[in-house]
Amino acid sequence: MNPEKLISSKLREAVSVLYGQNPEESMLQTQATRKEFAGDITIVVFPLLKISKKSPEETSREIGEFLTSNSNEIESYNVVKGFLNIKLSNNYWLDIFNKISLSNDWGQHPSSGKSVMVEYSSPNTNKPLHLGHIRNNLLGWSVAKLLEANGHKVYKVNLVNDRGIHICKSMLAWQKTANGETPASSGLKGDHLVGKYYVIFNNMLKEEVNGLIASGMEKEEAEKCAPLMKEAQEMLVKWEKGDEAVVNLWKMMNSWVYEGFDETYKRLGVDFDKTYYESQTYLLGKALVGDGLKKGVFYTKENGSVWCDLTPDGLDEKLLLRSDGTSVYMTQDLGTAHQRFSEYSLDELIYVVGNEQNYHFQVLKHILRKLGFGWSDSIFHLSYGMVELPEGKMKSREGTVVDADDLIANMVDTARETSLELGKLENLSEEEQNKVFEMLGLGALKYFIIKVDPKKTMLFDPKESIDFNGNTGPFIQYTHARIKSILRKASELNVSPGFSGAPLIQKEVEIIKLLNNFPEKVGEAGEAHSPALIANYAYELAKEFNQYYHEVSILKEENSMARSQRLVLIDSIARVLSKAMGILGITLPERM
RNA sequence: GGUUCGGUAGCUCAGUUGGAUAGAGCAACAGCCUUCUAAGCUGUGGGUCUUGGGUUCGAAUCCCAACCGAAUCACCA
Repeated sequence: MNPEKLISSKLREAVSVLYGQNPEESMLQTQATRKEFAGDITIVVFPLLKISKKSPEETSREIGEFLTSNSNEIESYNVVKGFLNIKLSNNYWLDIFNKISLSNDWGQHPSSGKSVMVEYSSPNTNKPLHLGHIRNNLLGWSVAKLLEANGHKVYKVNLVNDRGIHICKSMLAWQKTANGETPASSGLKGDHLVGKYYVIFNNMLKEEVNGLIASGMEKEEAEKCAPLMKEAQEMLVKWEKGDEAVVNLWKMMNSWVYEGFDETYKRLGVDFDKTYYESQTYLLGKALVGDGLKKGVFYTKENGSVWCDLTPDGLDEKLLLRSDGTSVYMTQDLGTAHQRFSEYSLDELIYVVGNEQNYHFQVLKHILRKLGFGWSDSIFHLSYGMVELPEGKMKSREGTVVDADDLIANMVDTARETSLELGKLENLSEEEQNKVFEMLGLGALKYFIIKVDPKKTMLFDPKESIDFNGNTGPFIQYTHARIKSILRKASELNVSPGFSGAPLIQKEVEIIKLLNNFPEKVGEAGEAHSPALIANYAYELAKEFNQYYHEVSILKEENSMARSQRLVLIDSIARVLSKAMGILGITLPERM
């Protein structure tokens, strides 16, 4: 039984026996005892004073006495001001330790019967992925893992924005300047190649616009009627009409991008159960608009455009159909949400999308509710903050965008250099070494990004790069490798792990408490949709191990019972670390 | 102006339903490798938790106001 719950129920009993009154739930306050005090669980007695009508110290003593003499799990108590610290017995912790060590997937919750869909990544197909996408992908993937650990059935989906003016821009520039260049002919990754032409388009456009401004035109006007811009718009119209040449070019260039994306996704370790393409979903939602008009939820303006009035909800009016009858982003999202809830029986639909779209999702939920969909409250926008550079936001125009592939490659290189400097992995083959470098580089990157609370804007300094010491992925990976190394040596020495019931030292109790908290932590993190909680938990556990490692000998311990039991303990630590890091998508090496 | 979110050590970040003396890492300084891996451990210094009120036994945490910062409020996506 969870120690806090145990103490809480014992406390209820104590209060009713001692003071003849049943306390309210809110009066029974327990918490983990702070490290600087002796004890395991602390009862806050202040709320009980109304019932006891005695001083905090006196009340604490009475309850403490009652508890120690009436339950064998409780060994002793001490009182500090209004805090009653309870120490649980060695056997109690041994029981818990045993249960953890016997579980083969500690932290995994049983099936909840619920299904959740997580939409994440959602890239545009006109340029390669950058640091912002990395945050999105890592968050999305690990939230999905986290929900799985909570026993939910999870569908990971991607909604690719494969149509629109931005793609036509790349296409047009390619047509004009590429001389048939392909990923194969240039050796460039497909998404980078297409991105290159997007940049070329913008440069050409800029020149045109500057020319027009020089000849006396206003800037805004020039941007609108620059011939290149017109040409791109014409191309979009042709695409919508299904013009064969344009559609073929579009297909070809998009296929290059997908090859590029797949490579990046694979290296990042993220994947999807289903990919939606906007070219196939952008017309969804029009039918819903019709329904809304019938129900009087929407209204039509003189020019024929359709709107939803959200001013009573403190928001603005929202456009749903243009005057020419075409749909907008919101229309599509209404449609896709409706489609998903019809196709799957979802208990929750999570959108991992940057905080620049907070307003969009607020509106989306409002409109769905107005349309009478009960599931509108089951939509959750997992909003995350931007990644900023020391000089401010990333701006593609100023070339300050941190490219995803470059960053990953850099991290892996740094991992290689650092490892070689430290003289690690010398006994491994080159192939095995490379595997570990990959694990470490990505581990550092992933941990760095995931450990930060999603909703906060985070800072990334490329010069200082990402650390490999301290509260980092590699530190946890190192801890795991260390444990595995001990276990390997133990087996070479024919020392086998075994639960022996040997007395626990303080540090061991602390570790067992942490391990015991893991499933609860997983639940908490799941509810908060925050893998960051798991990251910080894993760090704490790894740190505890490292302290333990320096405090006691494991293989050199002479008492064989204690020795075998310590092996069980560190093995449990390794397994929990592995489970926790698995949720974050970080693999742990056997050696490093 | 409206809406949403943030403000904690020099820097990057934790901080459970309100609890005891607010914690890590980096950076700085001082120790620890003949030992199960030093990507580690130990110690020192570093704080008006943006500010001002309120709620109460008790506030970084809850409420109100102000200040600073971010995002957003398109017939873009």
